[in-house]
Amino acid sequence: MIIHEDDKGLGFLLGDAARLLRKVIDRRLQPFGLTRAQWAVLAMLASRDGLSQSELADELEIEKSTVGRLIDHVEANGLIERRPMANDRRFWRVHLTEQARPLIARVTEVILATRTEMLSGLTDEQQRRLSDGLAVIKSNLSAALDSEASKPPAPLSEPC
Amino acid sequence: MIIHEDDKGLGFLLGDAARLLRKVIDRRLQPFGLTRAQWAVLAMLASRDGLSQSELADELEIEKSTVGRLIDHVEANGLIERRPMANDRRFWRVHLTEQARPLIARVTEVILATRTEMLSGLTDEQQRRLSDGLAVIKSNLSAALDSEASKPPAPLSEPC
DNA sequence: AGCATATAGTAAGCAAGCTAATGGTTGCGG
DNA sequence: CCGCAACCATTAGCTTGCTTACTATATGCT
Repeated sequence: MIIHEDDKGLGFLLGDAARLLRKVIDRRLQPFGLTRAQWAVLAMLASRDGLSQSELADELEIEKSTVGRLIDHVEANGLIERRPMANDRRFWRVHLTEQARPLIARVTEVILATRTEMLSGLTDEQQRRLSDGLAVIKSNLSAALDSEASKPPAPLSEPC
Repeated sequence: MIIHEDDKGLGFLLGDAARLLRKVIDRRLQPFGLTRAQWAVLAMLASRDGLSQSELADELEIEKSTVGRLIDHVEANGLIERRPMANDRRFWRVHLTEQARPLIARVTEVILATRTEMLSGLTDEQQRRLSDGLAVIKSNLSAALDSEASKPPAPLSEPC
Protein backbone atom coordinates (compact mmCIF):
# COMPACT_ATOMS: atom_id res chain seq x y z
CA MET A 1 0.00 0.00 0.00
CA ILE A 2 1.08 3.52 -0.74
CA ILE A 3 -0.04 5.24 2.42
CA HIS A 4 1.73 3.39 5.18
CA GLU A 5 0.25 5.51 7.96
CA ASP A 6 3.03 4.33 10.24
CA ASP A 7 2.10 6.64 13.04
CA LYS A 8 1.14 10.11 11.96
CA GLY A 9 3.09 10.65 8.76
CA LEU A 10 6.52 12.12 8.32
CA GLY A 11 5.11 15.60 7.80
CA PHE A 12 3.43 15.67 11.17
CA LEU A 13 6.47 14.11 12.77
CA LEU A 14 8.65 16.88 11.41
CA GLY A 15 6.28 19.56 12.64
CA ASP A 16 5.93 17.99 16.05
CA ALA A 17 9.66 17.68 16.58
CA ALA A 18 10.26 21.27 15.53
CA ARG A 19 7.47 22.59 17.76
CA LEU A 20 8.79 20.64 20.69
CA LEU A 21 12.29 21.95 20.15
CA ARG A 22 11.02 25.52 20.04
CA LYS A 23 9.15 24.96 23.26
CA VAL A 24 12.18 23.58 25.07
CA ILE A 25 14.47 26.33 23.89
CA ASP A 26 11.98 29.09 24.59
CA ARG A 27 11.71 27.80 28.15
CA ARG A 28 15.44 27.61 28.69
CA LEU A 29 16.09 31.01 27.19
CA GLN A 30 13.38 32.74 29.16
CA PRO A 31 15.74 33.49 32.08
CA PHE A 32 17.86 35.42 29.58
CA GLY A 33 14.88 37.39 28.32
CA LEU A 34 15.25 35.77 24.92
CA THR A 35 13.17 33.61 22.62
CA ARG A 36 14.42 31.09 20.11
CA ALA A 37 13.70 33.42 17.20
CA GLN A 38 15.55 36.26 18.84
CA TRP A 39 18.45 33.96 19.52
CA ALA A 40 18.63 33.11 15.83
CA VAL A 41 19.25 36.80 15.11
CA LEU A 42 21.97 37.05 17.74
CA ALA A 43 23.64 33.84 16.60
CA MET A 44 23.77 35.06 13.04
CA LEU A 45 25.18 38.43 14.03
CA ALA A 46 27.73 36.77 16.28
CA SER A 47 29.45 35.37 13.23
CA ARG A 48 28.50 38.08 10.73
CA ASP A 49 28.05 41.37 12.52
CA GLY A 50 26.72 44.31 10.55
CA LEU A 51 24.32 42.57 8.17
CA SER A 52 21.40 44.57 6.84
CA GLN A 53 17.86 43.53 7.68
CA SER A 54 17.25 42.10 4.23
CA GLU A 55 20.46 40.11 4.39
CA LEU A 56 19.42 38.81 7.78
CA ALA A 57 16.05 37.81 6.39
CA ASP A 58 17.77 35.90 3.59
CA GLU A 59 20.16 34.12 5.90
CA LEU A 60 17.50 33.22 8.44
CA GLU A 61 15.07 32.29 5.69
CA ILE A 62 12.23 34.37 7.07
CA GLU A 63 10.42 37.41 5.70
CA LYS A 64 11.69 40.95 5.95
CA SER A 65 8.69 42.08 7.94
CA THR A 66 9.22 39.31 10.47
CA VAL A 67 12.88 40.09 10.90
CA GLY A 68 12.10 43.77 11.31
CA ARG A 69 9.82 43.17 14.25
CA LEU A 70 12.25 40.68 15.72
CA ILE A 71 14.97 43.30 15.60
CA ASP A 72 12.66 45.79 17.29
CA HIS A 73 12.39 43.47 20.28
CA VAL A 74 16.05 42.59 20.56
CA GLU A 75 17.03 46.22 20.12
CA ALA A 76 14.60 47.22 22.88
CA ASN A 77 16.55 44.83 25.13
CA GLY A 78 19.75 46.67 24.26
CA LEU A 79 21.53 43.71 22.67
CA ILE A 80 21.75 45.09 19.16
CA GLU A 81 21.51 48.46 17.48
CA ARG A 82 20.60 49.72 14.03
CA ARG A 83 23.17 51.96 12.44
CA PRO A 84 22.38 54.02 9.36
CA MET A 85 24.54 53.60 6.29
CA ALA A 86 26.06 56.82 5.02
CA ASN A 87 25.87 56.19 1.30
CA ASP A 88 22.44 54.60 1.13
CA ARG A 89 19.82 55.82 3.51
CA ARG A 90 17.50 52.92 2.79
CA PHE A 91 19.81 50.53 4.61
CA TRP A 92 20.34 49.89 8.26
CA ARG A 93 23.21 47.74 9.42
CA VAL A 94 22.49 45.71 12.52
CA HIS A 95 25.30 45.46 15.06
CA LEU A 96 25.72 43.69 18.37
CA THR A 97 26.20 45.90 21.40
CA GLU A 98 28.86 45.30 24.00
CA GLN A 99 26.40 43.79 26.44
CA ALA A 100 25.53 41.15 23.86
CA ARG A 101 28.86 39.30 23.75
CA PRO A 102 28.96 37.82 27.24
CA LEU A 103 25.29 36.90 27.07
CA ILE A 104 25.83 35.17 23.75
CA ALA A 105 28.58 33.07 25.27
CA ARG A 106 26.32 31.87 28.05
CA VAL A 107 23.35 31.23 25.81
CA THR A 108 25.51 29.29 23.37
CA GLU A 109 26.26 26.80 26.11
CA VAL A 110 22.58 26.32 26.84
CA ILE A 111 21.85 25.82 23.15
CA LEU A 112 24.65 23.32 22.68
CA ALA A 113 23.63 21.40 25.77
CA THR A 114 20.09 21.24 24.44
CA ARG A 115 21.28 20.02 21.07
CA THR A 116 23.29 17.30 22.73
CA GLU A 117 20.29 16.31 24.80
CA MET A 118 18.07 16.28 21.74
CA LEU A 119 20.46 14.02 19.86
CA SER A 120 21.32 11.68 22.67
CA GLY A 121 21.10 8.07 21.59
CA LEU A 122 21.96 8.85 17.99
CA THR A 123 25.38 7.95 16.62
CA ASP A 124 27.43 10.52 14.72
CA GLU A 125 26.59 8.61 11.59
CA GLN A 126 22.87 8.78 12.32
CA GLN A 127 23.11 12.49 13.04
CA ARG A 128 24.88 13.05 9.76
CA ARG A 129 22.23 11.12 7.88
CA LEU A 130 19.51 13.10 9.64
CA SER A 131 21.19 16.33 8.60
CA ASP A 132 21.49 15.14 5.03
CA GLY A 133 17.89 13.99 4.94
CA LEU A 134 16.59 17.28 6.26
CA ALA A 135 18.71 19.14 3.75
CA VAL A 136 17.16 17.13 0.91
CA ILE A 137 13.69 17.86 2.27
CA LYS A 138 14.44 21.56 2.49
CA SER A 139 15.69 21.58 -1.05
CA ASN A 140 12.64 19.69 -2.33
CA LEU A 141 10.27 22.03 -0.53
CA SER A 142 12.05 25.11 -1.79
CA ALA A 143 11.67 23.78 -5.31
CA ALA A 144 7.98 23.11 -4.70
CA LEU A 145 7.52 26.66 -3.48
CA ASP A 146 9.31 28.12 -6.49
CA SER A 147 7.37 26.07 -9.02
CA GLU A 148 4.18 27.26 -7.36
CA ALA A 149 5.16 30.88 -7.66
CA SER A 150 5.11 30.61 -11.44
CA LYS A 151 2.00 28.47 -11.97
CA PRO A 152 -0.79 30.31 -10.08
CA PRO A 153 -1.36 33.00 -12.77
CA ALA A 154 -3.52 30.72 -14.93
CA PRO A 155 -4.44 27.37 -13.37
CA LEU A 156 -8.17 27.38 -14.08
CA SER A 157 -9.25 30.20 -16.37
CA GLU A 158 -8.41 30.20 -20.08
CA PRO A 159 -7.69 33.52 -21.81
CA CYS A 160 -10.90 34.83 -23.43
CA MET B 1 36.30 20.20 17.89
CA ILE B 2 32.97 19.77 19.61
CA ILE B 3 30.94 22.36 17.75
CA HIS B 4 31.15 21.29 14.15
CA GLU B 5 29.09 24.20 12.88
CA ASP B 6 28.46 22.28 9.68
CA ASP B 7 26.09 24.77 8.23
CA LYS B 8 23.63 26.16 10.70
CA GLY B 9 23.22 23.38 13.22
CA LEU B 10 20.72 20.57 13.27
CA GLY B 11 18.31 22.55 15.39
CA PHE B 12 18.02 25.34 12.88
CA LEU B 13 17.81 22.82 10.07
CA LEU B 14 14.89 21.14 11.76
CA GLY B 15 13.08 24.42 12.29
CA ASP B 16 13.73 25.61 8.76
CA ALA B 17 12.43 22.41 7.20
CA ALA B 18 9.29 22.45 9.32
CA ARG B 19 8.61 26.11 8.57
CA LEU B 20 9.06 25.51 4.87
CA LEU B 21 6.70 22.55 4.94
CA ARG B 22 4.07 24.60 6.72
CA LYS B 23 4.44 27.32 4.12
CA VAL B 24 4.02 24.94 1.19
CA ILE B 25 1.00 23.19 2.69
CA ASP B 26 -0.67 26.42 3.75
CA ARG B 27 -0.37 27.63 0.17
CA ARG B 28 -1.76 24.48 -1.34
CA LEU B 29 -4.64 24.26 1.11
CA GLN B 30 -5.62 27.88 0.70
CA PRO B 31 -7.99 27.08 -2.22
CA PHE B 32 -9.84 24.80 0.19
CA GLY B 33 -10.09 27.50 2.82
CA LEU B 34 -7.90 25.46 5.15
CA THR B 35 -4.58 25.86 6.90
CA ARG B 36 -2.16 23.13 7.85
CA ALA B 37 -3.18 23.31 11.51
CA GLN B 38 -6.84 23.06 10.65
CA TRP B 39 -6.11 20.10 8.41
CA ALA B 40 -4.47 18.35 11.33
CA VAL B 41 -7.75 18.56 13.21
CA LEU B 42 -9.73 17.20 10.27
CA ALA B 43 -7.26 14.40 9.64
CA MET B 44 -7.45 13.31 13.25
CA LEU B 45 -11.24 13.36 13.29
CA ALA B 46 -11.35 11.48 10.00
CA SER B 47 -9.98 8.44 11.77
CA ARG B 48 -11.34 9.11 15.23
CA ASP B 49 -14.54 11.10 15.01
CA GLY B 50 -16.08 12.37 18.21
CA LEU B 51 -12.99 13.13 20.30
CA SER B 52 -13.28 15.77 22.99
CA GLN B 53 -11.19 18.92 22.75
CA SER B 54 -8.79 17.78 25.42
CA GLU B 55 -8.33 14.44 23.71
CA LEU B 56 -7.68 16.27 20.45
CA ALA B 57 -5.12 18.45 22.17
CA ASP B 58 -3.37 15.35 23.52
CA GLU B 59 -3.33 13.59 20.18
CA LEU B 60 -2.17 16.64 18.23
CA GLU B 61 0.34 17.50 20.96
CA ILE B 62 -0.77 21.12 21.24
CA GLU B 63 -2.38 23.06 24.06
CA LYS B 64 -6.07 22.99 24.81
CA SER B 65 -6.39 26.72 24.26
CA THR B 66 -4.84 26.42 20.81
CA VAL B 67 -7.08 23.55 19.82
CA GLY B 68 -10.12 25.45 21.03
CA ARG B 69 -9.48 28.38 18.74
CA LEU B 70 -8.63 26.05 15.88
CA ILE B 71 -11.97 24.33 16.31
CA ASP B 72 -13.70 27.71 16.32
CA HIS B 73 -12.34 28.40 12.87
CA VAL B 74 -13.08 25.03 11.35
CA GLU B 75 -16.53 25.02 12.87
CA ALA B 76 -17.21 28.45 11.39
CA ASN B 77 -16.46 26.90 8.01
CA GLY B 78 -19.08 24.26 8.64
CA LEU B 79 -16.74 21.28 8.50
CA ILE B 80 -17.12 20.16 12.10
CA GLU B 81 -19.57 20.69 14.92
CA ARG B 82 -19.39 20.59 18.70
CA ARG B 83 -21.98 18.37 20.31
CA PRO B 84 -22.67 18.56 24.03
CA MET B 85 -22.38 15.39 26.04
CA ALA B 86 -25.53 14.50 27.88
CA ASN B 87 -24.02 13.05 31.04
CA ASP B 88 -21.16 15.50 31.54
CA ARG B 89 -21.77 19.09 30.61
CA ARG B 90 -18.12 19.99 30.78
CA PHE B 91 -17.37 18.01 27.62
CA TRP B 92 -17.93 18.73 23.97
CA ARG B 93 -17.46 16.02 21.40
CA VAL B 94 -16.21 17.23 18.05
CA HIS B 95 -17.75 15.61 14.98
CA LEU B 96 -17.23 15.96 11.25
CA THR B 97 -20.18 17.27 9.27
CA GLU B 98 -21.35 15.71 6.04
CA GLN B 99 -19.68 18.38 3.95
CA ALA B 100 -16.34 17.45 5.45
CA ARG B 101 -15.98 13.94 4.03
CA PRO B 102 -15.63 14.74 0.31
CA LEU B 103 -13.35 17.67 1.06
CA ILE B 104 -11.14 15.49 3.22
CA ALA B 105 -10.75 13.04 0.37
CA ARG B 106 -9.54 15.75 -1.97
CA VAL B 107 -7.25 17.37 0.54
CA THR B 108 -5.72 14.01 1.42
CA GLU B 109 -4.53 13.70 -2.16
CA VAL B 110 -2.88 17.10 -2.02
CA ILE B 111 -1.19 16.23 1.24
CA LEU B 112 0.09 12.88 0.00
CA ALA B 113 1.35 14.43 -3.21
CA THR B 114 3.20 17.03 -1.17
CA ARG B 115 4.71 14.39 1.05
CA THR B 116 5.92 12.48 -1.97
CA GLU B 117 7.40 15.66 -3.40
CA MET B 118 9.07 16.48 -0.11
CA LEU B 119 10.68 13.05 0.09
CA SER B 120 11.67 12.71 -3.53
CA GLY B 121 15.25 11.51 -3.88
CA LEU B 122 15.18 9.60 -0.59
CA THR B 123 15.02 5.83 -0.60
CA ASP B 124 12.48 3.99 1.52
CA GLU B 125 15.31 3.04 3.81
CA GLN B 126 16.39 6.66 4.17
CA GLN B 127 12.83 7.71 4.89
CA ARG B 128 12.52 5.08 7.53
CA ARG B 129 15.73 6.19 9.17
CA LEU B 130 14.56 9.78 9.06
CA SER B 131 11.32 8.80 10.76
CA ASP B 132 13.19 6.88 13.40
CA GLY B 133 15.60 9.73 14.00
CA LEU B 134 12.83 12.25 14.41
CA ALA B 135 11.02 9.93 16.77
CA VAL B 136 14.14 9.70 18.94
CA ILE B 137 14.46 13.48 18.93
CA LYS B 138 10.85 13.91 19.92
CA SER B 139 11.26 11.48 22.74
CA ASN B 140 14.44 13.18 23.97
CA LEU B 141 12.81 16.59 23.87
CA SER B 142 9.73 15.37 25.68
CA ALA B 143 11.96 14.03 28.39
CA ALA B 144 13.80 17.35 28.58
CA LEU B 145 10.52 19.18 28.94
CA ASP B 146 9.32 16.87 31.69
CA SER B 147 12.53 17.05 33.69
CA GLU B 148 12.26 20.83 33.50
CA ALA B 149 8.73 20.84 34.81
CA SER B 150 9.92 19.37 38.09
CA LYS B 151 13.07 21.41 38.71
CA PRO B 152 11.93 25.07 38.52
CA PRO B 153 10.31 25.20 41.99
CA ALA B 154 13.62 25.77 43.74
CA PRO B 155 16.61 26.47 41.50
CA LEU B 156 17.97 29.53 43.31
CA SER B 157 16.34 30.05 46.70
CA GLU B 158 17.02 27.72 49.62
CA PRO B 159 14.24 27.07 52.11
CA CYS B 160 14.76 29.40 55.14
C1' DA C 1 16.12 67.03 -15.61
C1' DG C 2 12.28 63.85 -14.91
C1' DC C 3 9.76 60.01 -14.60
C1' DA C 4 9.59 54.85 -14.07
C1' DT C 5 11.25 51.05 -11.75
C1' DA C 6 13.47 48.63 -8.17
C1' DT C 7 14.85 48.08 -3.45
C1' DA C 8 15.06 48.62 2.07
C1' DG C 9 12.32 48.95 5.56
C1' DT C 10 7.72 49.60 8.01
C1' DA C 11 2.79 48.93 9.13
C1' DA C 12 -1.48 46.44 9.58
C1' DG C 13 -3.95 42.29 9.89
C1' DC C 14 -4.49 37.17 10.28
C1' DA C 15 -3.21 32.41 12.03
C1' DA C 16 -1.30 29.56 15.42
C1' DG C 17 1.79 28.49 19.13
C1' DC C 18 2.30 29.34 24.27
C1' DT C 19 1.13 30.80 29.21
C1' DA C 20 -1.82 32.27 32.95
C1' DA C 21 -6.15 33.27 34.79
C1' DT C 22 -11.33 32.37 34.95
C1' DG C 23 -15.82 30.07 34.89
C1' DG C 24 -18.69 26.17 35.03
C1' DT C 25 -19.24 20.97 36.26
C1' DT C 26 -18.32 16.97 38.45
C1' DG C 27 -17.06 14.10 42.19
C1' DC C 28 -15.20 12.98 46.48
C1' DG C 29 -14.52 13.29 51.61
C1' DG C 30 -15.62 14.73 55.80
C1' DC D 1 -24.82 17.85 52.23
C1' DC D 2 -21.25 21.05 51.68
C1' DG D 3 -17.04 22.40 50.36
C1' DC D 4 -12.71 21.43 48.05
C1' DA D 5 -10.18 19.50 44.40
C1' DA D 6 -9.98 18.07 39.70
C1' DC D 7 -11.22 18.75 35.17
C1' DC D 8 -13.12 20.84 30.55
C1' DA D 9 -13.31 24.62 28.14
C1' DT D 10 -12.73 29.61 27.23
C1' DT D 11 -10.56 34.15 27.40
C1' DA D 12 -6.88 37.45 27.14
C1' DG D 13 -2.29 38.60 26.03
C1' DC D 14 2.39 37.68 24.04
C1' DT D 15 5.53 36.10 20.14
C1' DT D 16 6.40 34.79 15.57
C1' DG D 17 5.23 33.43 11.13
C1' DC D 18 2.89 35.05 6.72
C1' DT D 19 0.73 38.37 3.26
C1' DT D 20 -0.30 42.79 1.36
C1' DA D 21 0.20 47.50 1.02
C1' DC D 22 2.82 51.59 1.90
C1' DT D 23 6.88 55.07 2.41
C1' DA D 24 11.25 56.56 1.30
C1' DT D 25 15.32 56.28 -1.17
C1' DA D 26 18.25 55.01 -5.37
C1' DT D 27 18.97 54.12 -9.95
C1' DG D 28 18.35 54.20 -14.74
C1' DC D 29 16.43 55.46 -19.12
C1' DT D 30 14.76 58.83 -22.17
